[in-house]
Amino acid sequence: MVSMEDDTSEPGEARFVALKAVVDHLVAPPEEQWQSFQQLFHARFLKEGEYFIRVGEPSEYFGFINAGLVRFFYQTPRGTEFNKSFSQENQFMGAYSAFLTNQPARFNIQALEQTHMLIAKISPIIRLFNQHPCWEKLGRLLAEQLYIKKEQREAEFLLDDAETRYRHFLEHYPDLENRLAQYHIASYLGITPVALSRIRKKRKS
Amino acid sequence: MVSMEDDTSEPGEARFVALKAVVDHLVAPPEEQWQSFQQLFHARFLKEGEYFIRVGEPSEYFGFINAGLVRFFYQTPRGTEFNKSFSQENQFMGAYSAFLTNQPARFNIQALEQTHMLIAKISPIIRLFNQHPCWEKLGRLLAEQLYIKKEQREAEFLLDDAETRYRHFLEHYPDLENRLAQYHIASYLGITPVALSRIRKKRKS
DNA sequence: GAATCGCATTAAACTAGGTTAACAACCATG
DNA sequence: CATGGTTGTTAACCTAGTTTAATGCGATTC
Repeated sequence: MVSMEDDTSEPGEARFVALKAVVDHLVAPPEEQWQSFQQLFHARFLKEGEYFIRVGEPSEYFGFINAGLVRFFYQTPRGTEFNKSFSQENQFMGAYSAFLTNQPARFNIQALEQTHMLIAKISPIIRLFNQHPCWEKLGRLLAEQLYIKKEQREAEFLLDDAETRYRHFLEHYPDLENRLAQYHIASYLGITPVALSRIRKKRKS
Repeated sequence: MVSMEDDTSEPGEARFVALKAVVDHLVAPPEEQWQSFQQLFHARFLKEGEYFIRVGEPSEYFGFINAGLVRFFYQTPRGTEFNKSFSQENQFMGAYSAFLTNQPARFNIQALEQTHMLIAKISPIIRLFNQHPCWEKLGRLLAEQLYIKKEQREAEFLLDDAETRYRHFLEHYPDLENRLAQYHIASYLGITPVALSRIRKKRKS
């Protein structure tokens, strides 16, 4: 991963390498377009436990993770938390749907590890969409990816029991198993830590 | 709704009115672009119970519904069905994610009423994306809408019990309550008809 | 090295919803 | 009219997962 000690230095170097690689791979923007895109980003660092966005706040920024791990989670009125997803290195993240619908965020985003990001205001990014079709395409591809992931998850909730969902989680995110506390995994699966513990015990035998 | 008796007449009239209105509202294509878009569509009719796509088939076509109602549903290995969503008049429908991932469809699409549609092959539509940015934008907007809907549904499965999900369904789709059999609603909510019947009884008192 | 904190495990009692089956209401059809 | 097919309701029993609480245990802090 890119080293990120200094969050105030000028753009154009190490911290943009990963972002450029991802964007190039998706839409291959011409150089001058990349420049106007890159200009919109600046570095941001989150300590473990720190929030990127909280329920009820307007969704202004989104980000690209250079290093670290964040979780997205809902809260019930009684305070129970439900993890909705995780984002890690080389992934975009933000309350995109909240921005699109112009509503306050309905979930929190919180760093689970020290997290180094590049962030940008969403509205100037959206303005880029009209400036060159490659950005419109980037928007489309990201929305499609989000949709595919959600559809997958919907299928699992409808078709699979908790044990099967856990097995799929392990297959799909083998690295996350070790980076996440078990109660975070349980919450993602839609069950309690108690139930997950039972499932784990059953699987070992 | 548009009358649709004759499915073989030339394009350019009544049956394209609704589609044009929706597309104009979303992306306002220039006239010659609309022409090349419209050319890709032709009429298709589904009898009640007929399938638009089945699990395992490649996803070649998608459609726009002029009149009628279809359901999307998964099947468990043991044959139980789970409705994933419904589409009705003035909505697009198809196994879009299956097309994007180049995989066979993972769910069925079946008409619940006589359904009049305009359908087009997906691949020439995708080719249009590079021809004019308005189509890229249309793709983005539709993917965004799909995503927002799925995220909503994910939140409900995580946060709400079956009774609350039923209440939201009634608020959100008041018209569908009467057009759908109760076991289809139950299936959409992720519960059995028996459980839905219990909930309805409880609500009446 | 003792005390504390956060997390995983286990057990016991409980509950939402599933499963099965019987029955009633409502059609369509011959 | 009788008959059968389809849908909704109800009841009895079953099960996956919740809730609460106690126990253990490794990591930090004093």
